[in-house]
Amino acid sequence: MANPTPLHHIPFSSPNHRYHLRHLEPPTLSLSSMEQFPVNLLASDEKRKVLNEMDFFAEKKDDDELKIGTSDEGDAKGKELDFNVNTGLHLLTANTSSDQSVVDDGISPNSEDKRSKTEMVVLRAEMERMNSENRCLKDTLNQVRNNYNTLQMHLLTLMQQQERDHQRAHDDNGITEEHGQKLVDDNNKQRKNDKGFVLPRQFMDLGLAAETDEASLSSSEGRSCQNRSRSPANNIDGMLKEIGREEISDKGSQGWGPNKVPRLNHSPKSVDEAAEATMRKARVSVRARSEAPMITDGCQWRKYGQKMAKGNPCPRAYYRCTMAAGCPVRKQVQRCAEDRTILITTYEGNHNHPLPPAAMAMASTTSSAARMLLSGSMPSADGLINSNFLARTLFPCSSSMATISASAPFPTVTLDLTQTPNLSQFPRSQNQFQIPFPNAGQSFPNNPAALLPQIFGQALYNQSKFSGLQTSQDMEGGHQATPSLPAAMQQGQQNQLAGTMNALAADPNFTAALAAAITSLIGNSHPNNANNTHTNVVATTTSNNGGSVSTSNNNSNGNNKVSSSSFPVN
DNA sequence: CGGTTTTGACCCGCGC
DNA sequence: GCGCGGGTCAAAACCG
Repeated sequence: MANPTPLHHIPFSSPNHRYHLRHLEPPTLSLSSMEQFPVNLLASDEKRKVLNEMDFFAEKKDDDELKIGTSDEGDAKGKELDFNVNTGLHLLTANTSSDQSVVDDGISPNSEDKRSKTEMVVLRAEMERMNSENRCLKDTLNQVRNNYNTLQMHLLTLMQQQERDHQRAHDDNGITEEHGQKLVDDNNKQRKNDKGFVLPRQFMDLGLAAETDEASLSSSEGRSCQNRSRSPANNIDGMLKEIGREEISDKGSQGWGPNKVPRLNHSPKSVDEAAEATMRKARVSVRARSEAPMITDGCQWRKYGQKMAKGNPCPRAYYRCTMAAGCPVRKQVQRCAEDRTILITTYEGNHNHPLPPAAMAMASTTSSAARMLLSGSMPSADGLINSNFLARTLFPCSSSMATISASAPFPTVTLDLTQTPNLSQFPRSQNQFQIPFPNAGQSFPNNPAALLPQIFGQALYNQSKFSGLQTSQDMEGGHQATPSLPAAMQQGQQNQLAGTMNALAADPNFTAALAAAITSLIGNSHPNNANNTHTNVVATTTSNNGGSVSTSNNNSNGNNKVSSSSFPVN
């Protein structure tokens, strides 16, 4: 006998059946989808009628079924059926309430009531359909995510293998092998590894997954800013646990270990390492005007100390990145003594973990800035040019000033974003690429500082235009302690940008030569940058000593816990 | 109860 | 060697 359920296909495949289906739908409800729609709007008489009609259409159903679902497998078919059932309800319910003919004009005294009921049912059906679609999308997303994770793990494994070989070449011990195991083995994560060599890991992409989670979470919670930054953090943390946090911890301790002595246990290597060590000392300081005690940079921070600094009545707070165990990134937050509305945030170190999209911009920017700074620290005219280049390229859309301080114990780049006439302009620009930065606008609509991440992101994006030079190396060493950048788009571009920046940084002369061209290109070549051409960024080089690049975003959140990397100030 | 903040103590580098 | 200042540690307090 024909199964009534398949009938629901009809409405979709053949508009002509619609009329009839309306009558048929009710039966469907009572017979096959009552579970989903406990509400039974039909009277017994109506049901009977419907049933009859249903039988009548059952034949058609069969026909349609043949057309549509004959080839379907059992399971697949079942799903489709369910789906259709819901939809069918939608169509049928239109007239369900009335056992009248479809032609019912609604003139009857009860028409209003019926209509409302009908609408309600329709809405429910629609909702159900949406849910169904949502489930499908979720499944797809999960699948994609799993695939991604699998690939990620595979990549890591390969990297580990490569590293192992490298280690062997340096007659190192076999600990790395252990790491390799860990990467693949989800269970053993806590094993201690004294000398674990840390491969630079790029989990930037995780941000995507993280973001999706964020989205779902944020929808249920008001404090989207915090949640957004948190959820990704959690994901990242989980990932790190699975992949071997010890490695990261080890690396992190290199720069910020309790002993303050960089532990470069693994083979002395390379210029890269030396550069990284230097990078750790380089700082990027960002001055932003903000009444809020915190700045959202997309990272999670934990305050580990506070001190009164000489010459400033405002205490200096010390924060440590807690998004991953052992993350070496730290930051200092202090209000400007002269103008307490100005928040000075100084970043130091590179993140050794994946960053949420919200934190990408800052991280990438500071990382690049640090590299640029360091590369430009050589005694020559290049220094000045590089500084200019740095400021102009990194923050083309802000009217900030970038300065390199010689007096600072560590080479420090200071980005002055306190003069932010462009901040308001930023979101407005039509041609400008709008980064859907989750934190800023929504959470701090009135706080220009909250837009900093967007600015950085924009700057980064601008940079990516030149990334013909892109190298995969950039984020390699981790993510500079910098706050955030928007979501999806951006991660890949950020990588490119980072690579570009690194490449440029590697060759000051080249940088100098490109500076002018790039500066102009930023605004002109990209449709999104049309408004950036007039950037007011000015860089002044007072010293060539490399420094740390720190960037900060002002958050209005006074809570450090705020995932979104709010920086509690004082 | 676990994570974060507070805060005094401690460590370290530097200049005298 | 001593003092100073910057930076960090870690126990206690706090908080959700």
